[in-house]
Amino acid sequence: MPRIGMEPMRRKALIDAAILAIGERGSLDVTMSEIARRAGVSSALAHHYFGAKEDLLQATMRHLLRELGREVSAALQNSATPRERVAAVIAINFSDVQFRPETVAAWLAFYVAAQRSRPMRRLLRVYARRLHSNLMSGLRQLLPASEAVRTAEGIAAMIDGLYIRRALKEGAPDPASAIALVDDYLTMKLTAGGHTS
Amino acid sequence: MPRIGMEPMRRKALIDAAILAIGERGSLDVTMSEIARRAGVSSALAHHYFGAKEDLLQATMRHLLRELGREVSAALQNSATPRERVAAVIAINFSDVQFRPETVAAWLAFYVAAQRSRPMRRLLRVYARRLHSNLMSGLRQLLPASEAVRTAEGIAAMIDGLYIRRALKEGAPDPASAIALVDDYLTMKLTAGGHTS
DNA sequence: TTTTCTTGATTGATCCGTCAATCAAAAATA
DNA sequence: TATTTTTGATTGACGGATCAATCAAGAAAA
Repeated sequence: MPRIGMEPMRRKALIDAAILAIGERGSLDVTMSEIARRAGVSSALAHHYFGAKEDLLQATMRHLLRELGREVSAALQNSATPRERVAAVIAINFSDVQFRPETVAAWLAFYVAAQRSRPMRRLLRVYARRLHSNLMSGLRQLLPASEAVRTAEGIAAMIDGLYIRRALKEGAPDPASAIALVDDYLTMKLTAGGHTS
Repeated sequence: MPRIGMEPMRRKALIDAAILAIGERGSLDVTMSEIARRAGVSSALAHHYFGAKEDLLQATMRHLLRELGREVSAALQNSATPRERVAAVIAINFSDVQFRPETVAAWLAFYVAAQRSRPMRRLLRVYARRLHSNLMSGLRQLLPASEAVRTAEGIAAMIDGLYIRRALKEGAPDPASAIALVDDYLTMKLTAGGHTS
């Protein structure tokens, strides 16, 4: 049957299944069997392709990171002014793909798991650095250096906070109003002109 | 030795031990034995006093909520103006007690676990509602209604986001600069006067 | 003695990771 | 082309470890 390698397909199916399972359960303690079942294969096969469970989870994280990175890159190309670039980076974090409940729940679960897993912590740091530098690339030209850094931190914190609320699905902000909230912060920072005592 | 009932002491010791254990591990999947060991008793005794593990975890959450509530109440009494009240509510979330790494990590873990436990979700909603109404009690008098709500949401999101960053201990903001970041947001909101398009 | 407090031992369930075995396609060989 | 060999894909079953929860019984206090 394997005219071509099954491996890429299986890996993708398993990673997608992992996101789904983690997102639904809202935690990383889904069983390998559950993930494999969703992907339509046996748990043994999941181990065959990924090794330990931790490896599958890390691969899943990397997949999410890549997806996010791609979206950001695409959005940045359509942005001319610095201000547009900052707004684009913000908006991507609430895009249909990124702000899906399963994706958000998976991110939150990864944040928690990162406290015990050095590789996961490393991956999250990559994400944080990338977000920061993406924001700074626009902010640097709009604000004095120290205010730019501060604003990037504020924006990042707000985004993370809105993710938590989304994960809890209670006062769940819809993407549009979430973007508006962060954009509003940005606007104020820019009109204030960076002279906060 | 037990002149008085042991129960209150044991319960408190077990809850404290749970916070410590959860905080260190950064997740709720600490074993009952581990918690009991830290409290200096057997795991059977933990079950004797709390029933199931879930019950101990819920009691631990309620304990954290009560602690936070007490601190907020105390702070609000020393605050005269509406603006001071808002600032006090913000500051409490970054107080020495609340912003301890173990406490922060425990909160984050509870956020994740809440997705599977209805009682925990309920407790978190209590927390969110209380924070919102505490913020609103001051903001209502400083901003038009809709802007007040918006500002409360922004502040809450920022606080949660800063908690995540603290839990990851990476770009870990110290309490002072965390407060400054949120206060800065508040200041801008107030001086902007609530006429954002 | 009766009640409160405490534990060691045990059980039943869950789950990860491994292994031997199967099957079908492809490659090599005759 | 027909036959044999190799290889990738896949699984069921299982060992081993962990853990929540229970229970019966022992110490301590009232």
